[in-house]
Amino acid sequence: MLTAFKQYLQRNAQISDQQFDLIAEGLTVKEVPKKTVLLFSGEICSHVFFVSKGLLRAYTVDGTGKEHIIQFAPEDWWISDRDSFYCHQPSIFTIDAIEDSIVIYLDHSFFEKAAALTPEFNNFNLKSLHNAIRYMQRRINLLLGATAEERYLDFIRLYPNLTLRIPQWMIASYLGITPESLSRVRKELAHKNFKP
Amino acid sequence: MLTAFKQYLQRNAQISDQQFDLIAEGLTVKEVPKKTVLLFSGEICSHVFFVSKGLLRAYTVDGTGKEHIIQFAPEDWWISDRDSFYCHQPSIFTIDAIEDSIVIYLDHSFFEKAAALTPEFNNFNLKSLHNAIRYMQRRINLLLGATAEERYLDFIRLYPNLTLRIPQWMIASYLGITPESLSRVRKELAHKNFKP
DNA sequence: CGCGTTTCTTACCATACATCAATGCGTAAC
DNA sequence: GTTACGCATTGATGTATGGTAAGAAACGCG
Repeated sequence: MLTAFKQYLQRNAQISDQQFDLIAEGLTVKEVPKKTVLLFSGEICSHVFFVSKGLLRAYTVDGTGKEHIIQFAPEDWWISDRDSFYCHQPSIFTIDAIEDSIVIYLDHSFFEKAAALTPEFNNFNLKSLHNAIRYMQRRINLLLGATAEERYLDFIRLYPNLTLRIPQWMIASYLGITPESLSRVRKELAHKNFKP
Repeated sequence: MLTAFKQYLQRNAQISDQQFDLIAEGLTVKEVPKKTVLLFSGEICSHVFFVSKGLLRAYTVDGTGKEHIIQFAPEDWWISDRDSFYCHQPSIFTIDAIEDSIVIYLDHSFFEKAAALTPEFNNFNLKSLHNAIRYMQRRINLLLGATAEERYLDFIRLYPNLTLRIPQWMIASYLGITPESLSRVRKELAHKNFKP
């Protein structure tokens, strides 16, 4: 069950087999069927989730009941409410499974242990955070100035393999538009004979 | 010139006087008059800037020539294009001074030295990154769902003391709306006798 | 398979915000 | 002091996207 996670760490954090065995001791791995909620908004988030297989999402619900998808997490991605996890605030996100998934639950003790055992892990962790920031800056930039069509095209470019796995209304929510608008955008693109 | 930075590190990273002296050796501090550009888009960003006094901003320019402000950085804030700094990509941001400012230029060697000399600095650095992420998630969430008025109110709540220092058209750019729209939003709020 | 539920599409109209243009105001330059 | 420029405001008009409602298609489940 842990092999995907092991390979991921070896590829990205230069962690040896022995190091991994030390770090991985006591980890929780769960099979989560589609629609399972891993974190309810309002809870304190006590885990960072690593997606070994499947697809998760994090979203907020605004005052009018509308969902806004903050992040998708397919295989080899992390997902969490870092605000809640690190600052022990009640979470504003809900995290659930879009597909049947296999998820590794990482708690604070894991990160402490990993940091203490291997300095490589620290560097890797820093790099991950920088990546998260890069990725969010790109998204903010798009939300500030790009049209619905531009945002959709950027999404396809960035996540070509997710486009088919995620229902359209979720993509619309991620882009900050309504499902109807996305449908119209797609029609327009088809009309200009755009090849996905 | 470095006292603001020193106090900041002592407050936030539990760094002692001696540790600071070690870390701070060789740092560059510059006075940057209003409108000075610290980083041109297209350049590789080789510094993280710490604002000791004054006010900086980072912005992108889109295809139609419009500016989109990504971040403001008043006293005691960091600003940089982290993508460019860490991944040695050409920067997509321009960083310039909104007010006459005093800025500390921190390069890679500073971060390496600081991390090696004091483990506290590492933790502090991690915490800073988490803060950046929190703050960006909040912004994404607003951009996804909130109206111009809601975004403006959130801005005022989050940066009460910046509202007066930043020209309105820049606030509009930060919120992702036109200066005209912001003017109308403010008029509306005044009409509902809103107290800023 | 058949039935219900969810998702996608399409049409019509509503609205928030953008765009364009004109005016006024304050500050800096000369 | 006068001129000039940047910034804020306001009004008229345009456009992208939202809201609602309906039907079609796809999916899930007994």
